[in-house]
Amino acid sequence: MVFEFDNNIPIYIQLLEYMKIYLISGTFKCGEKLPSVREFAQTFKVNPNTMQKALSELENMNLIYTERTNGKFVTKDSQLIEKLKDEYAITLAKSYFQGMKRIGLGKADSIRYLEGIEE
Amino acid sequence: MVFEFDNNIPIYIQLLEYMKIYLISGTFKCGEKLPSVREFAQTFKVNPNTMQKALSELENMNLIYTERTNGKFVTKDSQLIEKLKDEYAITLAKSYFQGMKRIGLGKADSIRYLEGIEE
DNA sequence: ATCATTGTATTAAGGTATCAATACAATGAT
DNA sequence: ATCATTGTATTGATACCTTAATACAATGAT
Repeated sequence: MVFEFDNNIPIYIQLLEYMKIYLISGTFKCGEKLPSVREFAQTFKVNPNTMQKALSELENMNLIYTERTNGKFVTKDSQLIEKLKDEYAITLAKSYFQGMKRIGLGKADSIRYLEGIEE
Repeated sequence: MVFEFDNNIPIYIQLLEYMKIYLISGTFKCGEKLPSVREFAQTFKVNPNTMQKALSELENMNLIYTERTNGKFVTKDSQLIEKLKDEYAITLAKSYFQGMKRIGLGKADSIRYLEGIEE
């Protein structure tokens, strides 16, 4: 698997996004042990410090927690994950509407426009 | 008018986006003279150098052109602007689909989801 | 001729992101 | 006891973004 990063956005922010999607999509499930910081860093081909920064942010949001010397785990709070998923979808939808509005398209037009776009 | 910038993305990139939308929405029309670099900088409350950087990028894309000592102007090529608008909308749509796909939603579901979201 | 305005260039400073290279503490396995 | 693995912290180097403060050249208006 090859991960691509946008040079205009800090890598740790983009790692955070990748991790959120892992949690939302259930790649790592509630309570499950995560790969180590070093392992993640290898997977994403980034420096361990950068990976750690992303994981720290994730922990600040209570989405994961740490057992020192043992590893990091996904939160056991499934509602938190569910909430994350909802927010993610809503943010996507709103930013789509907002973007289209900027060029003069309202909700109905914006939805209709999607029909003609391949997924 | 207050402009907001996301600290995680270079300001000149965000200025570029604002400018593109101005061109797409017709705030500044084909061939029209633009405000000066310094004036734009004041409007956006950024340093003239940063503003200039954004405008240079815009010029690299042939969306604007410069008459030295006179000012900068929107390209007279209306097809370029039209193309910009198309690309902008397509990018928005695709990134919406892509985002939803990441959490397991296909095209039909993604479109249906939008119905319940306020614009 | 003089002046304001235009785009453009330069230098210095500060902040942040990133990576590299280490180091340390705590735990479990051997 | 020893070792590997875990998270965590530190230091240094490099690069980029941003701002500030100037400066210069060319044009049009006065």
